[in-house]
Amino acid sequence: MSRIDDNKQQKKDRLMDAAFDLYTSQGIVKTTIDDIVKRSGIAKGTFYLYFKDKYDLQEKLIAHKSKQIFDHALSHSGCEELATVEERVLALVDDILDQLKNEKHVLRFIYKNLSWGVFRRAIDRSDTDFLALLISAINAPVDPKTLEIEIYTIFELLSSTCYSVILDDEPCDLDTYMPYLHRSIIAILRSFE
Amino acid sequence: MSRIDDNKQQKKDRLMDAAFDLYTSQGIVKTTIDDIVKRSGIAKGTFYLYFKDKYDLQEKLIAHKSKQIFDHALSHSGCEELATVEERVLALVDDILDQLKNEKHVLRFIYKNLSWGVFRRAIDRSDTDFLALLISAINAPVDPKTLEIEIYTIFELLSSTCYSVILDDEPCDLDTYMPYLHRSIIAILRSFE
Amino acid sequence: MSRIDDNKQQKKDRLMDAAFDLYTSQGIVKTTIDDIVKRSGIAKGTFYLYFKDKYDLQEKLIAHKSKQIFDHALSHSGCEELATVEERVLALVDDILDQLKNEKHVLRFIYKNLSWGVFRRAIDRSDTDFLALLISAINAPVDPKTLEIEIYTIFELLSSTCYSVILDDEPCDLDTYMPYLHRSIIAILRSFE
Amino acid sequence: MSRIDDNKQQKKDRLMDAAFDLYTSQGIVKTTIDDIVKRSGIAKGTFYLYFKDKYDLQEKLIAHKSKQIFDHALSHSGCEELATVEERVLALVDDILDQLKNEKHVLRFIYKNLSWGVFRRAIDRSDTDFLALLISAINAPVDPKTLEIEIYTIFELLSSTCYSVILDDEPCDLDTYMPYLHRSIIAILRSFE
DNA sequence: AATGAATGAGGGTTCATTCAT
DNA sequence: GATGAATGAACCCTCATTCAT
Repeated sequence: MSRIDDNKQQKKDRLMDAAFDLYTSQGIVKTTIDDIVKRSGIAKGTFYLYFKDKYDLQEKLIAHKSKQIFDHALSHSGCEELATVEERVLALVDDILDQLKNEKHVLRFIYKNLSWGVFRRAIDRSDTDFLALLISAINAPVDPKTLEIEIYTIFELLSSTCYSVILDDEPCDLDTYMPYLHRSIIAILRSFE
Repeated sequence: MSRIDDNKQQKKDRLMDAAFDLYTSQGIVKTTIDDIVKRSGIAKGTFYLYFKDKYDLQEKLIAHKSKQIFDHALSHSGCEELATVEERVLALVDDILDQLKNEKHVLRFIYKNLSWGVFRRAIDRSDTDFLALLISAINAPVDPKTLEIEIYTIFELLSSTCYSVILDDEPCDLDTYMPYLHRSIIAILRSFE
Repeated sequence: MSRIDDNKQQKKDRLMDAAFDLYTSQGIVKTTIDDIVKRSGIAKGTFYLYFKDKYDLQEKLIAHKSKQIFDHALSHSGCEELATVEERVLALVDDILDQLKNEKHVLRFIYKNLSWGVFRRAIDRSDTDFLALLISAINAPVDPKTLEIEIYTIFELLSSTCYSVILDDEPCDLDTYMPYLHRSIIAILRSFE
Repeated sequence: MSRIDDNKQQKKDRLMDAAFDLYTSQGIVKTTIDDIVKRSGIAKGTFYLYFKDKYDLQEKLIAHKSKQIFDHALSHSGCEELATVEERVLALVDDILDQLKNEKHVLRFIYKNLSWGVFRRAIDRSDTDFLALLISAINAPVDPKTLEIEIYTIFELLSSTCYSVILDDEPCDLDTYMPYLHRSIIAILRSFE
């Protein structure tokens, strides 16, 4: 039983890996299911055992990759040991920026497809509630609903501005932009107090 | 001559209008050139006299619609008569929000496809330099490059946050979000001083 | 042993029942083996233990359902107690019409697929020889070969005319058609004397 | 214009001819659209300009071929010069039998798919009303509705019985069956008087 | 005997593009 | 310039069949 289930999960993973490579290198529109199964070495019919179509796979990939990024930020930013809310938020932001800077294809893939709704849905279906983790990580003395709005505002600013900056150096490069971004985030944080 | 040129422009417009309706109602991926020519009542071969393919038409539509929005904001927000930078920026922001709130399909169409780069390119090719107009409309006492970064930050925050808020009421509805957005923008403005 | 055989027969029956429902509701062309095994709750591989393909199953179903109809007519029409050949034939005809009228899906399923050849083959393979039973039930004083032709003529007329009449009320409804059919059958019977 | 329309009709005809050959030689289920376009030397996409799918083409073919048969019978049976109703009907019947005997593939193709409803629909859409022609050709002194039922009965008997007889010599060959059929038809005709 | 995941050939359908009119 | 019938490569998806468990 476990052997069969392992095999199934492995097939799914191989399809997702192959699709991610193709989506990020040539775009989803130009990627065909044939491309995906050929690259993963899996039969075409098998694709349809696990995904409805290439957009279904895309949604699952977006949720998966987003989760990884927040997961990494929460566990590697060292935010837990920091004293102030501002320090903790900036630590998270910097970790995320660092990941995206080094994996531009992930940024390009996720950003245009990630909305708060998709993110919330991904969170809801996952075993760990990242929003709750984020809220507790930030640990600000405000009510949860306001905190969600605050987080929303900051992370939308972060993801939308870093897109052009990291990928196109527009309107300036990341190093130039960082101080402005930090100051803007701190300003937003203080405006919520 | 002018009569012929008019006729040509009219054909182009009809194709763009039809395409916009289809792109916003069923998405660009599911829209075919056949759909577009059928809806506009123009022969299929004619499409290729004006556009390379449906993505070419899309780019032109995005630039066109974005221009309209900024155009409207600059001329209808009354920002010119306002005294402070903050007032002028908020007037522009409110006018844009108002337009997007009332034309959700425009928001859905533009947002996912609009990056600062595309916007800059659209501006560069257009007869009026909106960035210059914006800069002069805001009329803040800082150097142009910093002002561009400031505008970039604010308008990315504006467009990215209003997407989920207007279209999905996530994480809250627009009326609830407005005060937070105003305060965040003012905070960013002040952080740039 | 009998327990195992029972189990096998039960599986076969469940497959046939499921197939009949699907064949009659959506047609055989659109019915897949997957549909059949899913509906019957039996594994796909098991299908091939009992049937070569869906057409093999179809043939077996046609023979089975046709047999049931003649079986019912012979045992429920009361033809055995009737005095004349004409009365006995009409009793059989009326019983068959009654069954088909109440089970239109059976009519639709059988008719298009039933030819005298298929019927003869079904009879030959079955344990009871319905043609012999029919002949003895009708009990007309003519030689067997002529009687078979007579039966053939009458039952082809019956089945082909009742198809449109029962399923589409074309060219008229069954109640209107019955007197004409009775008179035609009696006329044919007398023409064979 | 006429040149283009001619070309269109010719394409449609070539597709129908190729399909008829394939349907009658290997059956409709085993015939693919690819087979049809390959045999007719027409591009695959063109098929879909004229037919929805292979079953749509089949329906059109059945109507077409049925029309041809009745058309031939009406114009070649010489029924118009005959004195009695019985003679005229038998002349039509014999002409039809003669055609079907010599074109078994037409019989096999048409019979299982032809119902009175399909035939009526084909008639309704055609420019000539064959039913009216038949009725006037038979020219019996009864009211039209009854005459339609009479015609229906006789032609259903004809088509259903001749199927097994011509194609399989079941329950006997055509020469043997003819006298029985003639007598049955005359008997039915008289039963309607 | 029974299972059902995996296969991949094969069929249906679409649709961007061309080109004769 | 404008047309729209024709094209056929390309893609999606199905589903009968197999076979390791």
